[in-house]
Amino acid sequence: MATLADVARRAGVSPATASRIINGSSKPVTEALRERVLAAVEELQYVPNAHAQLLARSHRSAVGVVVHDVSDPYFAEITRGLQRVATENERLVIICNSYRDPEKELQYVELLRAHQVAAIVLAGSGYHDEKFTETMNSKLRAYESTGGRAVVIGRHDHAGDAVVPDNEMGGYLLGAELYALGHTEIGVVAGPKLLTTTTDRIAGLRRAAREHGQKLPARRVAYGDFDRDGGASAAATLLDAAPEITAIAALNDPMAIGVLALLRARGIDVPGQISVTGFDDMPVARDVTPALTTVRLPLADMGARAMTLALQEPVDGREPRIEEVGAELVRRESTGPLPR
Amino acid sequence: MATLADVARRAGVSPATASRIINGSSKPVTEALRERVLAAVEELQYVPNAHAQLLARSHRSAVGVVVHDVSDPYFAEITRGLQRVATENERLVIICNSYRDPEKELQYVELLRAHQVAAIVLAGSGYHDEKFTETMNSKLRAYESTGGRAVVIGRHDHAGDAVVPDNEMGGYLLGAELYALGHTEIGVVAGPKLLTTTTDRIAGLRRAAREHGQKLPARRVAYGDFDRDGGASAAATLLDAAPEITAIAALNDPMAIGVLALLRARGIDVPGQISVTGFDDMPVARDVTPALTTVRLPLADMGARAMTLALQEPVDGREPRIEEVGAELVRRESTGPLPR
DNA sequence: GGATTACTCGTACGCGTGTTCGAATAGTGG
DNA sequence: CCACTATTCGAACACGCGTACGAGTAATCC
Repeated sequence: MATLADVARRAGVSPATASRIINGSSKPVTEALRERVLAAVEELQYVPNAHAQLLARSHRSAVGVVVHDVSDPYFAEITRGLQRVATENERLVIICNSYRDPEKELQYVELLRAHQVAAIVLAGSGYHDEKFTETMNSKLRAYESTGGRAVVIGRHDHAGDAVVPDNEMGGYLLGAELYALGHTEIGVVAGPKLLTTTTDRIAGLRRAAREHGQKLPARRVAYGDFDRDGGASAAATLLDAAPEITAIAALNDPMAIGVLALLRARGIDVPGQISVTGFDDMPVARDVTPALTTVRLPLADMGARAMTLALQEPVDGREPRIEEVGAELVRRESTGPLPR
Repeated sequence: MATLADVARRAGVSPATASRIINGSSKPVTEALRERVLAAVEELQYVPNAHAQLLARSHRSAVGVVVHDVSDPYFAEITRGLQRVATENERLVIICNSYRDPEKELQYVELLRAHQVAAIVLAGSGYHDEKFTETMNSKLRAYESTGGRAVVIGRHDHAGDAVVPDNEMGGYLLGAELYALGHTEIGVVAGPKLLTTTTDRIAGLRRAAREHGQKLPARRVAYGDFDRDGGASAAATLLDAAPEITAIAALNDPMAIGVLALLRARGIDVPGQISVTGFDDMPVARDVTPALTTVRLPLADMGARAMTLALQEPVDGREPRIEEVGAELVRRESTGPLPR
């Protein structure tokens, strides 16, 4: 691998001069030397060693992002927003998938810190795990105390900057819609119990239930993975355990699509016999049949705002900035009035 | 930021000893010292500087990946496979989105090289751009000549290791299916003209046409972006230019979904009046209505195989390894016999 | 008891680059 | 022709860490 010294030798100059030319330093350099050096760079296909550069000028440029799974459309959308702002600021983004493994999440934070990233963005739900939360918090604090910036998306347990979607309100909107349509026996197809996203969304559904004089017994909540297959199997469980239900609220869109697939397989009409709702308003939600009634979260925008926060200079003693992001009901064809 | 020297000072040992303990060196260290050092690490929340580490032991660990857009399900799926194998080998993956900008693609290759990655995986279609291809090739050669590993997914212009999906065969399968159903006037909703993926898939369709004594005039090919909206607008163009068509072959699933949306909006029944096919068999293809007839590419598997190739030690003088990946027709409800 | 060995630990250097500081050269005015 | 300044360039060091080598000490054997 060609090194700066190689380039300098070949151009017959000192490494210092070569460095100045390559990095466009403010120091002046003669045109003749500049050409010689650039020619040498081209011939040797020289690329400066980024590690040596970052070591030399302790200048943090990259930004780290930890998501559950970037191939999950939910995180893909958030990542899109993160990337956009990062690119605008000429930052490289390092993406790490935790696959919802808290242990791996901690490891990645250390790894990103080791890579001297300027900021760390943690995207995804929090965990109901006191010990993990504590450990993660202390790691982020330590990172911030050395000048790093930490921003979380959608978890409320970190006492720093955050972009928080109103999951509770989203759940409430869906619940209110279903109760308004006359449904009283509502089933929930939920994501992993351990995630705060799951419990927050259920909490919203419960609040809607209370306001309409209804209840949401645990028997009518089935848990599964936050994907299509998880939705299908949870729906199967739910139909067996509570066959009286006339509506199913799935806690994200992929799960809702799984629910639709299962109902179709069982010959149950949607929304004729059972209404179905999703959550997040993924692009797909428009294209399934029936098109999903769901709640929209501005995911790409959330990512963009998180990255914007992350790239702002830290201000000592400033209150942590918390950006609340609203949820918005999107009515489509998968919900209908209570069948008689 | 705490440094190794800080830890050593606090533990009352030399930096060398601290390094040995932290990295689990084979050299023996007394238990008492080990505890003192680990305690210091904990107290100072010390994380070794990855750049300094990588500079010191010129050991390349990370792997770089350049895709068009990771939030595109096509690349999300490939990335999933890449990540899986990388994680199994304890490698960090750096993902870069080129957004189909050749210039950015070159920049990212340099950036990854600068970061001393052990391998670079270029995923995505090639471009019909002689100059770009040449430049990229010389960059990859230079990288490989210094011990780096380069693997491309789906472009045939790089003379190195590659995982190549049989796009031409996929196009052929779809064309053969449509002609077998009796269609003769087939329209194509194609991706960007500049991409080899687009032209390869069209080539397959053309071969099928020839074998059935038909032609595929340029008038019946509409180009657009490789996404839902591109599909919808290309379909609109196509319907205006060639209203006689009874089948539309979209060159990827998102475009096909856009086609379906447009046909639905215009009240045209699928497959009653017009048959539609997709390409790639994204998970969504099952869930739209009607479910898409398409061609399956084992995307995650392609990613996994590419990463496996990338992590293999380079062998001098070995023939470049080219893994061909087959395409498989998936019949669903969006295609039917020619309406009379 | 002395010498040899085994075992630990510390000192010093190299990784590739950015940057400071001083030296050398050219240029200009008197 | 000399002196002074402006302008460039190079030598040397710092960045944080891994590690070869050597020094120091305790243990063992004769």
